[in-house]
Amino acid sequence: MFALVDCNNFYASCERLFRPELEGQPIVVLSNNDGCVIARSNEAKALGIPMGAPEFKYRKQMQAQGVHVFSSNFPLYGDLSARVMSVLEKLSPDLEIYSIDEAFADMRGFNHYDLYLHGLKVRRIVRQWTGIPVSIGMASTKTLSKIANHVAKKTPRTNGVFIFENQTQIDNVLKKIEIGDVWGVGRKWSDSLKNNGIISAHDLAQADENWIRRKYSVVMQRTVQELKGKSCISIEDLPEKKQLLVSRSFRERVTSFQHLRSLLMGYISRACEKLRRQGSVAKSISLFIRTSPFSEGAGYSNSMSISLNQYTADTSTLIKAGAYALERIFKPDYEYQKAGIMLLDIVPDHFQQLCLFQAEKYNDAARKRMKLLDHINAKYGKQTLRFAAESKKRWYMHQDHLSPAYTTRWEDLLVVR
DNA sequence: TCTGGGGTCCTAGGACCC
DNA sequence: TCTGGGGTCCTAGGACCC
Repeated sequence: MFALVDCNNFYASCERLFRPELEGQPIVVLSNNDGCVIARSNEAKALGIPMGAPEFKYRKQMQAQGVHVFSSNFPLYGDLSARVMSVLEKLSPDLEIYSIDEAFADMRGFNHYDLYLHGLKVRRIVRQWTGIPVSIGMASTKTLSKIANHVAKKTPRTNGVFIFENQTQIDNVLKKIEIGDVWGVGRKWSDSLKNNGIISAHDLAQADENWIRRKYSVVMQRTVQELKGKSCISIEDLPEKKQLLVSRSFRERVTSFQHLRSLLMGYISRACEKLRRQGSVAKSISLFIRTSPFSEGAGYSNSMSISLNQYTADTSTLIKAGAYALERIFKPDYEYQKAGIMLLDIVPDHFQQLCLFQAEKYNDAARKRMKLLDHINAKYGKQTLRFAAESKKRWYMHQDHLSPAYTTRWEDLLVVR
């Protein structure tokens, strides 16, 4: 038995937690740059604001309807997520944190429990200890537990906990679930499946597995098996990250090479900090730049990867490689809208394969420099010490509706009177 | 004027090997 | 006129997730 615990409208709930007067009010949270809607409270959903809606297209409507708009505040969401997960870890021993607002739990060993009552208890404790409302779905496979969770969210009389008990019940629910709402079926596949007469989750569960495998992939075949109740996807330990991406859309279009370069070098610096914090090293870097896909006329998009001859977490080495790549792919006279860098071929520092002609891991002096750099920036604030190649402001973003970092900055702590 | 950021997995096809 | 069979490794691109 698997349980899926999912926070309800997570980002919106986080914002509401510190603004209790917004209980029952419509709330939306915007993506970086205040670009589009990435989270909505139930009230906002009811007003017909779609997921992914560009902010500028809905500004008037949202103002007229009194929607409370927030810029995304990831330090806040990350911290509250960690609190929720730590409570869940106490309640369910085998937990897989699947995303910022979801976790799967292996419920084997809970056979002598009343699972429904246990679910209610977990829900109550998480709410009481963190203030975040969650829903819980349970079933014999991960894919079905996703669907059970959906039922728990949509059906008030479940009290936020729903468990698939028998096949008749599963069949009845699957018939009502649209194919596109099944975990693992995105828009492309959903369109294609519909053309082949597969409309509901139940249709997919009945489909011929071999045909699915041939026409789509082994991934979709697994989804079919999971819908039938045969578990193919197990609880996983948190795997090491294999790639690390830092990218941003720009607030204003960037045209100059110097400017683009200084921004990208800042991204590299940021990525290297993350890499060192997780105790890893990387051996290749990829860099991309592009114009807006929405603007008319000829656009330009290009990327380049560079392989290093040894693993490293040294910012200056990677900045050099990144700068080289940018010189190759930069074309003048374009208005760049987005750029980013990716570190690839990442392994734990203690696990790296050395080069035949290289006696030791990456340069001792560089290692010490990075340690010092991280130490100073941790103590005196971000970018106290930075590379000359990176811009002082790493990215300039629109964040016109940002809430305080209530739980991660001393200055933003709530004051109780 | 304005449309996010950060990931994973699988497959096809090319380059290469004997 | 006729040109094998069996493999590995890597990369780009496409699908998916939240």
